[in-house]
Amino acid sequence: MPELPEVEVVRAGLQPAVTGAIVAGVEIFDERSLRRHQPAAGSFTDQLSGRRILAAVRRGKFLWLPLDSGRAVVIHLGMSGQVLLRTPGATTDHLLRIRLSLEHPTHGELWVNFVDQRVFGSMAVDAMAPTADGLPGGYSGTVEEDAPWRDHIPTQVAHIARDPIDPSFSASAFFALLARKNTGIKRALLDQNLISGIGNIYADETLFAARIHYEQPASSLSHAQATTLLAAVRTILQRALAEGGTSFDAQYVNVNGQSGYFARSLEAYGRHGTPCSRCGTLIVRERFMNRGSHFCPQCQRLR
DNA sequence: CAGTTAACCTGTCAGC
DNA sequence: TGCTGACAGGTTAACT
Repeated sequence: MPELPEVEVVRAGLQPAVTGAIVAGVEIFDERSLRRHQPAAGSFTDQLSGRRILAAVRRGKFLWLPLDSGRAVVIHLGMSGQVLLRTPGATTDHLLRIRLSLEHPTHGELWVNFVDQRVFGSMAVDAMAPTADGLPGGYSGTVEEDAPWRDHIPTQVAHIARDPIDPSFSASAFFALLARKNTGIKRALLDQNLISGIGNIYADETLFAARIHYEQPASSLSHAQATTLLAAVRTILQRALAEGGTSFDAQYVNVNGQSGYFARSLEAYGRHGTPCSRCGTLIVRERFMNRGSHFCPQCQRLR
């Protein structure tokens, strides 16, 4: 489940189940899902076995579980990853790549199944480093202030920008980056080094809301346009999160395998050939960055 | 250097 | 009923 709202749905579902639990077992069914694990400090299984999970944290589309070893399990869902909580003994999920068996002091035994059709996602145990700004590494719900992992971030996530619903996100810094980007605004929105958490669906939705053409040069946006766009990003991500994320099929589900409801609220993504809700002009789909870009040719003019 | 493209993968669905 | 090609919500290495 790829974009910020879908990943946050997973994080929120994981947090109460895994916080305080001990990793009692690790089963690897497909080594490719460990592509991002650097074995120099030890194998994935060795780094994880017997460790206690302290929290569930997210920045953009990256998720991590800090461990009592000072390291963290980093999870990225890629295009098709799922994290499913199962009762031990449950029937094997199709396309299961990795399974963690947890022992929780009060909830008992639990399976955390990492399922991933396309294997673009991954799990890895990674070192933590202090954040560059000394602020919290990501969102972890309501957690004690002095936890040592709080102002740290996994090294493989350090280059990812803060996301727009992070209280520490700097709008002025983001506007300054946009102002010197010589590329289209959609490319900039999808660049996780500028702003994280936005993918193809929410890029199209927010540009539609802000009435900006996807190829409009990022540096050409007025301050007012950039402000409108960021406000749209925040509003739409929050609404999608409140509705449990966007699901077109059983691929994008929460930790219990349930779909979200935001798909019915989409105004542009996947709506090509249907009338724009504002002006009635047919929504167009164009090929862009090897994917689809959906927009209203009347409301979103290139200028 | 910044910007853009290719590669990594499997499953599903439309069209023949 | 196959077969083929298009398509899918992301990231990063390697191009230009």
